[in-house]
Amino acid sequence: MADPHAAAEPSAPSGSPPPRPRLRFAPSPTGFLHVGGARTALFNWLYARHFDGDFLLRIEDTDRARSTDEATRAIFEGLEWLGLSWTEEVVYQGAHLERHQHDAQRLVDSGAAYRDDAGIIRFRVTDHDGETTWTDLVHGRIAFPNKDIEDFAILRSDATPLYNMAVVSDDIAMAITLVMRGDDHISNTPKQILLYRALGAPLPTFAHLPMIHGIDGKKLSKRHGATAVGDYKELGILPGAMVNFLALLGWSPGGDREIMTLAELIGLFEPDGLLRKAAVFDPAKLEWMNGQHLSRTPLVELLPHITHAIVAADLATSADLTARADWYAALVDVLRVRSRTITDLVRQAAPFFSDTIAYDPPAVAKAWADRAGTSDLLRASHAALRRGTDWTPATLEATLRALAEERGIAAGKLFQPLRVALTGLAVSPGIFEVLQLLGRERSLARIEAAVKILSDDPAG
RNA sequence: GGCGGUAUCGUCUAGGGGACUAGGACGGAGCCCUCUCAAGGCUCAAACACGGGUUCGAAUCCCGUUACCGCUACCA
Repeated sequence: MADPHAAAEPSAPSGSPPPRPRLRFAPSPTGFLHVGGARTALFNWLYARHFDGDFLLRIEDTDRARSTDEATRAIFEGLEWLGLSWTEEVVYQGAHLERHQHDAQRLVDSGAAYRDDAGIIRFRVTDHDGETTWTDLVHGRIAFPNKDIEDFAILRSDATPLYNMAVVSDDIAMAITLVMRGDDHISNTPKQILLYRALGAPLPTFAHLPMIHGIDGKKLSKRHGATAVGDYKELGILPGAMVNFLALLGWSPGGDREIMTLAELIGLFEPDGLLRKAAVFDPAKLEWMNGQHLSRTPLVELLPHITHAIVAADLATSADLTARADWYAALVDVLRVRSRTITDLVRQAAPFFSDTIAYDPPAVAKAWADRAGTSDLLRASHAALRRGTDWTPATLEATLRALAEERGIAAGKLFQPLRVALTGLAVSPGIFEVLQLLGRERSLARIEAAVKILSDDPAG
């Protein structure tokens, strides 16, 4: 995972090594890890990894009324699932109340803040003719006239800190050098800059990321269906695909790169590629991308995810799968190219695990329309197949094609009824692969079972 | 309302003054491949919000308008 570009980084002035960047993701634990939050976390993480810095996690739980331990756990799980590991211990904002108060008091002591009539400590905005500016990493220069910034509250009358105070105090304490967050915080930034200055702390660099919207162009909400990263895990999305998809929402490596692994993302991630426009979250494209990852991810890397789902679906135990590792790998290999989600793949895998299969009515109606003829054809197939010496795709194909020719019918006219007999479905991998994966015994048994069904009820 | 931000196909985006007849991808339509379904290949429809500048030349730079979003809390 070494970064080949690091040495060529132009931002590194000759002689002095660039300072190690420190970034943080600071969600408030009031709900599950949202895709927007996940994207913010991802960009922070990617930046830290690309520039060999640190990625820290801070839980902003100062809104005790809305914060829950369950949400905090969900955030950890979401980040872990995505593979976004943090360094150092998690910082809980609520545990630093005293420092927040102390910093606020320093401001009062220096005259930079005062207690108002209602007992609130407010920051005093001075220099009303001037402006507060910064060079945003994604937007460039942003300026706010000071006259438009009101004296804002930093400590409530009960002495608990407000957002801007707590964030600045924490970011200074954590020595954060780059604050990368959603652009809904742009308006908070001038206030925070004023706080840094009054506290005598060096300013971090700011980077404001665009929002992620729902398919209707509005702010992403539950109305749009799945919005938590955990939802996508349940839906059978691979973490690698999720990360790849999220990375392309608000960032572009330039050119036509689309499918990328986490490692490639780290190597390619540069703030220059950060976009300013809000992006719409399109689940359809995520599914397509997941299909691409299912097909391209090395099998050994993919298998654990599939195994988990197969076991959860009660199709097999993990011991079963280990015992038939080669067979299992071959099965997943033929199924993955025609699946878009893990759920999808597991559904298609079902006929290969159970002793009995469910016959899909439409498939039966279509492929077995002529029940007597089909029964006859399946009987002949069974006989031909049973006579065969080995059970390899090549031999199987030769046998079946010869039978079709002998009967004077197109191969497909034989394969499709057979497919329904073997899987119960109108759709499956190639018929010879199905035969092989099912194995000789089970295949012959299924054909017999189909023949029995057809002759027991010739009318259907 | 004030302040701030944003504006390329339906969606994600490439583009950073001439290489633009604006490229790729998802989705859509069609064709090919083919035992079904996928995957894959090919083709088609589809965009520079509007108006002014600057310039020999603007999707690219500047200004305005419009639209959308955010902030404007003793929320974060």
